[in-house]
Amino acid sequence: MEYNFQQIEKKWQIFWARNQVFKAYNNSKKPKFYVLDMFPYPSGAGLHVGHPLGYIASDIIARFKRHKGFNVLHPQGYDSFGLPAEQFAIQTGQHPAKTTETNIKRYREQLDRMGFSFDWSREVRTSDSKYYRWTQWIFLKLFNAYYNTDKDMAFPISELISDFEREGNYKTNAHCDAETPLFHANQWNTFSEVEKEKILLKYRLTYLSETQVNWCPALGTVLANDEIINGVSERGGHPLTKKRMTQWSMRISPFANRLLEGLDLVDWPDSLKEIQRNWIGKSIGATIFFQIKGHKNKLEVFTTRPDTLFGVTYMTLAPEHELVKSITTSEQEKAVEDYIVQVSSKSDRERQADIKNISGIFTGAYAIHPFTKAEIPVWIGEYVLADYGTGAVMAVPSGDQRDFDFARYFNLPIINIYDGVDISKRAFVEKGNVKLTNSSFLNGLEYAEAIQKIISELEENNFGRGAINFRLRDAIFSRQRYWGEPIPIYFKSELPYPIAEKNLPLELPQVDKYLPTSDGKPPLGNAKNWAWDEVNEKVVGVDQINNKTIFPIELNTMPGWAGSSWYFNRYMDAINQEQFASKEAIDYWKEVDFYMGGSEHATGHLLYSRFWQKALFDLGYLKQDEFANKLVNQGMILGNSAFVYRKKGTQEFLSKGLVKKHEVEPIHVDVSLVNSSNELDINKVRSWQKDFEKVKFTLEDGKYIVGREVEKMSKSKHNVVNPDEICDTYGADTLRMYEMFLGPIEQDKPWNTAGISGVHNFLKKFWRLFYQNGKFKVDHEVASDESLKVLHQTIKKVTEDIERLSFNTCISSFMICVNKLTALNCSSHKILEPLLILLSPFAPHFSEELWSRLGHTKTIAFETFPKFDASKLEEKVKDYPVSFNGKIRFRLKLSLELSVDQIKEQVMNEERTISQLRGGSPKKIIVVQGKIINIVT
RNA sequence: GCUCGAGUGGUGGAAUUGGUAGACACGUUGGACUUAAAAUCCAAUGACCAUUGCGGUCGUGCGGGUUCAAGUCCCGCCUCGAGUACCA
Repeated sequence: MEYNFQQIEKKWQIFWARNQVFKAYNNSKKPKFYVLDMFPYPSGAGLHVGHPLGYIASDIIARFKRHKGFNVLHPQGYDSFGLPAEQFAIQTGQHPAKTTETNIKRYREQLDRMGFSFDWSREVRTSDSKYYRWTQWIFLKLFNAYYNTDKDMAFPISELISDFEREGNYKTNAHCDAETPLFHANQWNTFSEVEKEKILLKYRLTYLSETQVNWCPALGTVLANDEIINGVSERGGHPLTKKRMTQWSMRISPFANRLLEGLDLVDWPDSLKEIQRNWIGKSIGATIFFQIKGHKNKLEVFTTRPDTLFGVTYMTLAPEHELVKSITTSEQEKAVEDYIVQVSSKSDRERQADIKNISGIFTGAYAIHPFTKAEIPVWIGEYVLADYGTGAVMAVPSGDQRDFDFARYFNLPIINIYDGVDISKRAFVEKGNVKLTNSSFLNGLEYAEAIQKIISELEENNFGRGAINFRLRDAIFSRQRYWGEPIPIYFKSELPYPIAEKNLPLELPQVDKYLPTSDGKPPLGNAKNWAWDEVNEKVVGVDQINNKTIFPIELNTMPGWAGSSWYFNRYMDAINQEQFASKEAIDYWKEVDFYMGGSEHATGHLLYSRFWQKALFDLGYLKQDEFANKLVNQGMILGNSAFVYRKKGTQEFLSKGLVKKHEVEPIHVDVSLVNSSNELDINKVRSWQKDFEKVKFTLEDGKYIVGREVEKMSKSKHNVVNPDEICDTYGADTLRMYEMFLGPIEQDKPWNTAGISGVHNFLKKFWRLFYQNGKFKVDHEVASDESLKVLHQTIKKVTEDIERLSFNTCISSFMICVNKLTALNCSSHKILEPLLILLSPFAPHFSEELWSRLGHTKTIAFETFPKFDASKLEEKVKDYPVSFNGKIRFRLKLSLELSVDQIKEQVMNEERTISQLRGGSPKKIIVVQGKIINIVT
C-alpha cells in the first residue's frame, strides 16, 4: 500500500462535507472557542500559496481545540464588495455580482482542496443583501446615536433630543462639531424640523457634513486616511488632491481614548498595538488662547509644550485656517492670497516632497501674549496642518527645530528660555535637566514642574487649559462607487432621512453604466429606479420625484470597511432573518478567541471593527466591547521573482552573468519557466508570451540564467505559485505541513519549494510505520518503554508548541518521533493511535485515513487529544535526598551517574557553589558534564 | 527624523525562565541496493588545527560590561525590515 494522497484527500473532503462534521452548534454544553480568519476578497486571480498560511495555522488551532473538547466555531466567508469587480464591470459591462460569483466559486474550490475545517453553513458574503441589510441597519443605529462625553458612551439620539427639549444644549456634554451653536430649551422648541435636524447632524455618530476630503481623480472617489499610503492611493498609487465635499462621516473621534485604552486589555501583537496607538496619536498638553490685536477673535492653539510659552516669538496658522481672511491686513492681503493660491495648487504629494523648503507669509496681524502682553506677529506657514489640533501653532524657536528653522529663514526673533544652553546652531528639544530662564514665573523650574505651574496659571486666568489632543480623525464614509452597500437615506429639503429598519434591505439598483454620470454624480445617479416613496415605503422611479411624497435616495455607497467591521458577529447566527444575531447566540459566543490575519489591516479594518463593536456595545446590542481577545498576524509569503535582462533599445536578452557593463531593463518572467538552478527554459518562454517569440537570448555556458528578487506575490510580477499545483504533486497535507515548517508563523518569508520533499518524506515514513511491503502491520503488542518515552516526549512538545503557536517546531518533533520509532521498529497501536490524533490538526486527511484503517468508525476530528504522562519519561531518573551542613535539604532529580557522595563532595569543594547555596533552598541543580555548575534557589 | 522589530552554518530555521549553540529539514559529499536510473537506507557535514587514536582553539552583526555561566541581560554602535512622517 502506497501513500496515495490524491485519493485519500478527496475521500475525506467528501466525507467531512457530507456529514457536516465541522458544523458548530449554538446550544452546546461544551465550552466555546471561536477561531476566525480574516475573510478574503475574492479576486479574479484566485488564491496563491501565501493566502492559506494563516488559514492553515487557524485550522490547526480549531482542530486542536476540538480535540480538547471545545465547541469550536470556525467560519469562513467573503468580503465581496470592492473595487476590482467594479473596474472589471466598467471595462466589460459585466455586472460585478456575476464576476464576484465566479470568483467565489473558484476560491471555494481551492479552499476545499486544503482540507480546512470550516463550518460553511455560516458563510457570509458582504455583497449579499441578506447580509448588507444588517450593515445598513448598523448605519441607522449609529445615525440615531450620539456620544455622551460625561458617561463616555454612545446613547440613542432620542435621549439627546429630550435633553434639548428640557434644557437646551448649554449643559449637555455631548460630542459634536466645533461650530455647533448654543441654545436654550425654549429656543430649541421653536426651531423648525429642518433647523432641528441640522443641529442633530452635528451630534449623530453617522453624520453628513461639508469637509475637506482626499479626492482621487483617477479612481473618481474620496478616500479615508487609512486608504492613503505615502500621499498616494493604496489601490493603484494614484495622486490625490484636497476637495471640499458634502460627505457622510463616522464619528470615531470620541472613541479615541477608549480605543487606546482597550488595547491594554487584548492579547494582540505589540507591533500592531503600537501602530494603532500611533494612529490614534494621543498628545497631552494645553490649549492656549491668544487675543488678536484690534480684533474680537481669539486665536486658539494646541501645544504639548506649554512650558515654553515665554519663548513664543511668532504664531503660525495653516493656510486653510478660518481666521486667515479676517485678520490679514490690507497691506498684506495680496501677498497672502498669492501664497494661498500657490500652496493649494500643489498636490499632497508635492507638498510632502517639498518638506525641506521653508515657506510662509506674514499676515500683518499681531497676537498678544497672555502673560507678557507682548505683540507677536502672526504668520501663515505650509508646515502647519489644518486638520491637526486647532490648525495653528505658537512658535517657540528655542524649543522646536521647525520653528527655529522658520525663524532663521524669515529673520524672526529668537528668545532663549533655557539657562546655560547654546541655541545658536539648533533648538533645544530635550525635556530634561535644564532650568528655564527669561520665563517670568517659570524661571528656575524644570520641564515637569514648569508644565504643572503654567497650566494652573493658564486655567486660573482663563487664558487656556490643560488639554489632550488626538490625531485620529472622523472616518469619511461615502464612496462615489457602484459596488458597495447603498446608504439607507433619502433626502427631503436637502436633509437626510433614514429609511425605516423594517424596509431594509435597500437593494443595490440596476444601472446601465458603472461610471459616474456626465454631470459628475456617483454611478448610482445612473439608476432609473432610485427614489423613495415615503407613503408606500418603497423604491420607485426617479422620474416621479416631482411628486410631493417621492424623494431622491442617497447616491453614495459605503466604503469597503463597512461590511467587514461586524462580520465576526454575524457568523454567530448567520442565517437569522429577524436580527443581525440573536441575543442567545451573542451571549454564547461572546467574542472571537483567536483571530488570524495580516497586520496591514491595523489602521483600517481592525480599528473600525473595534469602533463599531464599542458603539454597538454601548447601545446594548453586544456583550463585549472588544471583539477579539487574541489576534495573531501571520507573515506574508513572498514571491521569488525571476528577471530576464533586455539590452536597452534592442530585442536581445542577456543572461545574468553577462549584464555587467550593459545598460539593461529587467523584465519579469513567470517563475514556472525557471528551474531550481535559475536556468530559464527558453522554448517555454517563447510560447509563454508573444513578445518573446522572436527575440534573441544570449547564453552563458549554454544556459540562460535569470536574476532573482524577493517581492510581494502578485499576478503582475509573474511570481505567483498556485497551491493547486502543490496539492497535485504532493497533496494538501504536505502543503499544510510545509507551510507551517517554513518558519515562525508571524514572520515574512519567501516561497521556496526546496525543502518540501523533507515534509513529504516524513509523511511517507510515517505511513511505512503502518504499512510495510504492502501489508498493514500495526499490532496489539505491548509498547516498549523506549517507544512510550518517545511518544510522551512528542505529546509534551507538540501540545506546548501548539499552545505557543510554534508550529514549525511541532513538525520537527513529529519528524524526530517518527525517525526514532522507525529505528525501534515500533508498530504498536498503543503508540501509533495517539500519534495519529496528535498529527491530525496538521495532516487531517492522512490521519483520518489511517485512523479508519485501524478499525475506527468515527471521525478522528473529535478524539481526545492524548495526555502527556511524565512518569513515562522519568523511568530512569533517580531521586536523591541530599543534605548539606545538616541545614539545607533538597531532592535532586537528575539522570546523571553521580553518587550522593560525589555530589556532596562537589558541593563542598566548589566555593562558588557554596556561595550560591546560602541564598535559600535549592530547586534546580545544573550539571554540565558530570560537574555541578549551578544550584538555582 | 521618530516608533517598533530583527541580525545564529552553504540555505530555511531550533535553542520556551541566563545553563553542553546549530535541533529538525534542505543542500552537499561518500557509501549500500541496482545492468542503470528512480525510490529507499546508512554515514559525514560551523570554521580552523591535529588526525594513528584521544583531542584542541575560535565561533550567534560590531565594541564594551554584568555573571561561575550570555545567542539570551545591561551600555554604546553598525546593518536590514516594518509603521509613521512638517502631529506643534
